[in-house]
Amino acid sequence: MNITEQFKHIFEPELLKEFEEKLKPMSAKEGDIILDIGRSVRVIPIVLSGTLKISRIDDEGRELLLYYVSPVESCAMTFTCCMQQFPSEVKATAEKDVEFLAIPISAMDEWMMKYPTWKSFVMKTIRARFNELLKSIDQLAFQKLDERLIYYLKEKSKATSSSLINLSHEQIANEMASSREVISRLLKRLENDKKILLYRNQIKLLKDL
Amino acid sequence: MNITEQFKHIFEPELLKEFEEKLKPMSAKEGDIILDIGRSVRVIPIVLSGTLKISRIDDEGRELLLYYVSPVESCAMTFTCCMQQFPSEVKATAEKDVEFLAIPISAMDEWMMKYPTWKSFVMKTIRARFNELLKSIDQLAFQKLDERLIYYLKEKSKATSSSLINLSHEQIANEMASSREVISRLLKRLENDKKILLYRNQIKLLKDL
DNA sequence: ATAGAAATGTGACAATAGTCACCGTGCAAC
DNA sequence: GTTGCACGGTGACTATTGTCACATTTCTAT
Repeated sequence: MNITEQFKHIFEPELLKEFEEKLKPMSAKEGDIILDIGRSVRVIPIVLSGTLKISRIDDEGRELLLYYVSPVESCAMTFTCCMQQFPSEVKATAEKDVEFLAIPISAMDEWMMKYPTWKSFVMKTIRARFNELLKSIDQLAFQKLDERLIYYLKEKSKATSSSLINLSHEQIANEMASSREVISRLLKRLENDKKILLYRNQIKLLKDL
Repeated sequence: MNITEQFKHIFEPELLKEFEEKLKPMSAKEGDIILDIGRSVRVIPIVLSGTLKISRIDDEGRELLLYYVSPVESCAMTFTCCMQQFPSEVKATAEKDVEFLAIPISAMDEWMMKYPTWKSFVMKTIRARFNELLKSIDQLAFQKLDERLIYYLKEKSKATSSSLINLSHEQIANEMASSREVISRLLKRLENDKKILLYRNQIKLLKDL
């Protein structure tokens, strides 16, 4: 399949042509770090397949998952960092093996003025990510850990398009900036409430979660 | 003083001219709600004097302060909402009496393609607000309430350019989505530690806060 | 000056979340 | 098989935050 095929209903033909000329397809394996906090942003990724996980790390190394970047999406924060040559404030990891197009800074900037569909894509992406951050803030400020855990499981399920989540309790605790024992207990309670089923390294979400 | 005077080192002359022609100066009194969650965004404000407070409200009415918009700044989230005719996700309140320029949607959109300094301003604003949201997330995810309170006091002090904060404990608790008694106790502890001085409806920040 | 309202102080207790210690289970490599 | 290890379960304890009840202080309006 042509690489730009999946974008043909989003962008105008001339822009697609530029895609062909200027964009480098790249790939990364599950777990690979695409971009780390403090590193300068050299290219902007548009995901073709797989998923990127965007997270925030504090100075003691604790992590908090922010959101996922799915196919045909991009990460808003790289746009703005990139265009002004600022270091990244977030970490991007390949959640599953991922293929993406790398957009050079120069093109990004030029296209904003030239192609309305590109400008619109950028603005749409920025809006979407703002809303994701606001949802994170809502969760942290207003919800207890059990509600946050449910939200986390649902988002993970969406990102992987599966009701099976292949993670240890420890990994979940890390992505939520909590601790393993607490998460284990809350998961147990969800299982007792018939909302999920627990296996080793795997959680099955039931329909009434 | 000419209204566009304070922008003359940021924007090119032709854009300033458009400012004169198309922008309506507006004002609001302390406490006025400029924009509420769910309401559609009709204009984008650029603050001339005073301060806007941007906050998030949950479904039970609890509030969380996100950041302030100071003179010569704007609110990134209105940009993206505005350009796509989406309802606002945040509430904007006049923190102090405020004057601002209202930018119509049409102009906003057109200028992005036409004036590099405007595009740059928009991108800079978006980046700044992303970072503010990330700081909020850091606070909520990684810091205890006492640290958050210190951060809150410092930000408030910056926003008002004063080491005197004229707020009741109750108001602070509200903006932090916490409760009055807890905030009172933590403030008391800060006073004992010689970090602040407490008065009725007023807090004086000391230099070693 | 005094009453009433708003703001603050405080003790006691509950709920939530984090930590420590230790155990058992199941999986994988040999 | 059995050994070793990652994973998960659990009790006991601590820390943090929230809640309730009520006392005290300070300001304001009359």
